[in-house]
Amino acid sequence: MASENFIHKLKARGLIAQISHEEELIEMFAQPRTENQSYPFSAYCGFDPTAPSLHVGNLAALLLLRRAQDAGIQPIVLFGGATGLIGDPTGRTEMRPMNSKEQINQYIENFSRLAARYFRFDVVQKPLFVNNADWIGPMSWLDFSTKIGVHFTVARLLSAEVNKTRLEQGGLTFMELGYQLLQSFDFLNLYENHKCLIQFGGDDQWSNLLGGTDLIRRVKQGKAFAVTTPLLVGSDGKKFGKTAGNAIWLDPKLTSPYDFYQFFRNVQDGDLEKLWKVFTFVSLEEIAEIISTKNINEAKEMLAFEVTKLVHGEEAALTSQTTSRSLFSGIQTNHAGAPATIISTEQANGGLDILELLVLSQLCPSRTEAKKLIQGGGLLYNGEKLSEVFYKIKPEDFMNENKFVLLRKGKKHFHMIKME
RNA sequence: GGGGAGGUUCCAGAGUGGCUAAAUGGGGCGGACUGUAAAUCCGCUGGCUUACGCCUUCGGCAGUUCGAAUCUGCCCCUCCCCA
Repeated sequence: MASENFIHKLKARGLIAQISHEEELIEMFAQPRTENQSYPFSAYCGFDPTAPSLHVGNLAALLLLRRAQDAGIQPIVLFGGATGLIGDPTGRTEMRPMNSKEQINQYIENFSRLAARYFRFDVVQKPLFVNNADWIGPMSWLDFSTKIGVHFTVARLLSAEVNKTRLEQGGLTFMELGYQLLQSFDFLNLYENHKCLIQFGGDDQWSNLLGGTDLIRRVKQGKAFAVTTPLLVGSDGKKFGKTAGNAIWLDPKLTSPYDFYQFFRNVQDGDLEKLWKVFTFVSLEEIAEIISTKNINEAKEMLAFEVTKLVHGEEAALTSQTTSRSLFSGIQTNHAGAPATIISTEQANGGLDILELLVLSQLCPSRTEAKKLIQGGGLLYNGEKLSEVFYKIKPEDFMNENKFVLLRKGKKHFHMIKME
């Protein structure tokens, strides 16, 4: 049945941008599986440890690997211990700052911890976590040049989309130009050692993926496929997954479950259906049902709950949802998941000034900005607009039933101040 | 290695001795309108200072000058042309 084909399913869900050798790939999925429902090959996606945590963009890729696992393919999560050192030049106007190896290994440790929850370990096609430093590291320059380098022409590398920006903006280094070779080598290596035939990646990675696909087909006369997913951009064309310049991280220490929930709660109308398809495992029929029958805000709330549950667990999702409803309704007082700052009793009694408090709570980066916020009428203090720039907090402010002061910056940023 | 053009605030990009914390646009933040959406309109957008004002910033360092992002020297980096 055509609709049962994994590739057709992905396409129907809007998860595919480009596929190399499409018919051949579809044909491969049409082959009968083994009795334990797995296919005799694996698929991988790489993640470069250039930040302390994985982010929502990576989540889409991880979920795609999980979809592959559910379809009977062993998923391989590759961490770029070597490539992360170099930095992918794709879309970059400047070279990435280079991190130390120690730093990168620490990132990888965190990445593995974060990524593990998205896979099943009780099936034959268990996920595999690998680090490309393991095979790139020991390779000599001479070996690399003669085995991999010979298969790439400079003209092609230069014309590749991934190098365009850096080439035009200037300063593209030899190191960065070689990135694609390393990524191709990764694919070849996984092909040889783990029967990996498919590489997933974002659509901006297309030429990097093709590099590996071509390499395998050329030196091994083997089958290899590149599959890219549409880039996640908001319907306003802005990069998805950034709020105020900060990425939405999967690590709860960097982005709290509440903030994570809020991110999905606040998506634009036009993105809603797409996000349901990309970030949940809910069936297309159910999604269609939700979109057509639910109020749009209800559908957003459900999406936020669903994704938060996937990433942080049901309990955190529930807390986030309750907190969100409570804060925005203004009538309930169940704010458990809201960000909070604890101040000492002396500070509370000693008339700590509001500017200091805004900085302490990290609602404002400086006293000057805090002042501007108040002057602009953007601060609510316990629900009341505060216009007194030099207001000093009073112990009575904490004397309500909840024993905390609720700060609200603008429309959406809440923060609790508690006394120790 | 030689010649030419450049490096400005989060980004792009003006400024070319005092009127410059530095035009304009983007982004961000706040306000109005709304649905915790989008679009639109308005305000703000280095820091400290309850004011006067002070401090830090225009690749780096050292100078010239009452005064420099603006002039000079050296250094670092990038782009283009030649080798």
